[in-house]
Amino acid sequence: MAVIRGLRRRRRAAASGDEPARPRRPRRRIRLENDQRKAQLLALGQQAFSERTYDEVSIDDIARAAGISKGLLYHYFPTKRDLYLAGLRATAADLIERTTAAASPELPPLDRMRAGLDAYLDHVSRQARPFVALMRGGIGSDPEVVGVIEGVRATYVERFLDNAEGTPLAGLALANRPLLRIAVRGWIGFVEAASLEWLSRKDVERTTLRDLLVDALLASLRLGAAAGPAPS
Amino acid sequence: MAVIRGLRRRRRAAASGDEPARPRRPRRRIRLENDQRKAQLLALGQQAFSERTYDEVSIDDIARAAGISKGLLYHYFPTKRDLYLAGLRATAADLIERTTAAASPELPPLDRMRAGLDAYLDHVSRQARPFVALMRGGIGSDPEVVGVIEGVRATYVERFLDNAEGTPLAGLALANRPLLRIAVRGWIGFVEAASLEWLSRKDVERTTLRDLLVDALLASLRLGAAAGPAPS
DNA sequence: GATCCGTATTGACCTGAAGTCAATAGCTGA
DNA sequence: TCAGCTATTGACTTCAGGTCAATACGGATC
Repeated sequence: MAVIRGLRRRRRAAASGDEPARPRRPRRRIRLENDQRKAQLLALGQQAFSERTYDEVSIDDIARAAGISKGLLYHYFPTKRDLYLAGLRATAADLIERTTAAASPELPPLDRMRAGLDAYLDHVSRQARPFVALMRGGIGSDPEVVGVIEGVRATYVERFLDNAEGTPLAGLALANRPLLRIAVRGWIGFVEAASLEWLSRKDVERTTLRDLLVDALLASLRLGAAAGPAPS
Repeated sequence: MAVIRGLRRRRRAAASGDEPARPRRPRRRIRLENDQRKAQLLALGQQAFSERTYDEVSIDDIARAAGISKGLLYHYFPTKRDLYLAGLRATAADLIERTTAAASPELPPLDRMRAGLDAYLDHVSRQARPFVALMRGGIGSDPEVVGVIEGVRATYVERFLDNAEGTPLAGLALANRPLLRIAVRGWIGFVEAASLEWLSRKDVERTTLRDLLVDALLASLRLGAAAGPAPS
């Protein structure tokens, strides 16, 4: 595009002397502190990526929204993916922090689970659009993006395995049993899928869903701890 | 436009006089029947997309692998996404067909579930790489890609709701209960997540995993049908 | 065997967005 | 007032997806 523009301008200037190549007063530059600018761009990126798909958002869009040149954006974030990842990481950290804060260790185990899941569903409700977009594929199979999401999941796997110590399942050497690990990991998938379904309809109370998720976790732990097949 | 084309050609000719503009005998064209060529490209696309990421695969790569020009590829598949989608649809149809064939209606309900899940896990094992890639994000939040995957899930939701009619849960007007729908949808997420975890370690027998999934389905149906919260 | 013709096939080209970099100008401190 | 640091610019490059008028293959016709 820029190449073509250049060509066009030269051609026009040569062919038709009617446009006097106006000196193009450059608009006044506005300098921001390094941190301010970075925070601004991060926020604008988060907003853009939560409203549109990764590749529907162009770097030029964000630069325009910030009132700066594309080159400056690349000064702060070396690639488009980095900008996306920075926003994703911030959101992930926020999610972990909120759920951690809610699930106080002083609560009885079941209440901890409930409180944690309430915080999770709360976050998911408020961030519905970007959450759905992310879970539906986000950016295409990028290793680092997958890494962030898997990191959140792994955090929860550990947390719920630990938390289970206070339940009737305590003392089972939980984390080392392969089947149990699969069951808990499966339950995380259950939570995400159930959340997406819930968001798409909202025809169930949040507390009802939360209780379903708690029950499903208890059932998963039970099934993962017992090795037996289903009764025929 | 014509002007630009002319410019480029002239510039090249003028700049590089060292290359004697070899007459470039065009390689012999090989004509294939319309259907043959399309099938070939589809197969090559499936292979490429199963080995590499969506945007790691370039159209030129596939065209080169087929020994044809890029233009021809676009004659058969209007966009890169279309080629990807065609392969995905074929795989999805294959999965549905295999699981449907395995889960014969003549089997008792629990055996049907087992057989269906066996077929599912079998497919997932053989297609491990592309399956993981797809579930980890595939192509970035493309509506049609999501549509194909959601279509498969919806098929299974209906199937297992139907199949449940033969179990102790029969006669509950299953499909219309929002919470039950969420529970079954959640279970699908459980299956996918558990399958991914299983594929990454393979430290559990397939039959063990299958039985876990069956038990999880039964538990999900039970929880989704009963509205009550967990006992505190 | 010559030639005609539908259509499979080509490759040069366009386009648009990501990413680069040398030059420029706003601010701060002396 | 001026110097210097660095935030900022925008023209440029690169690259992959996508277009299209021209071409040539191969079966049908004589």
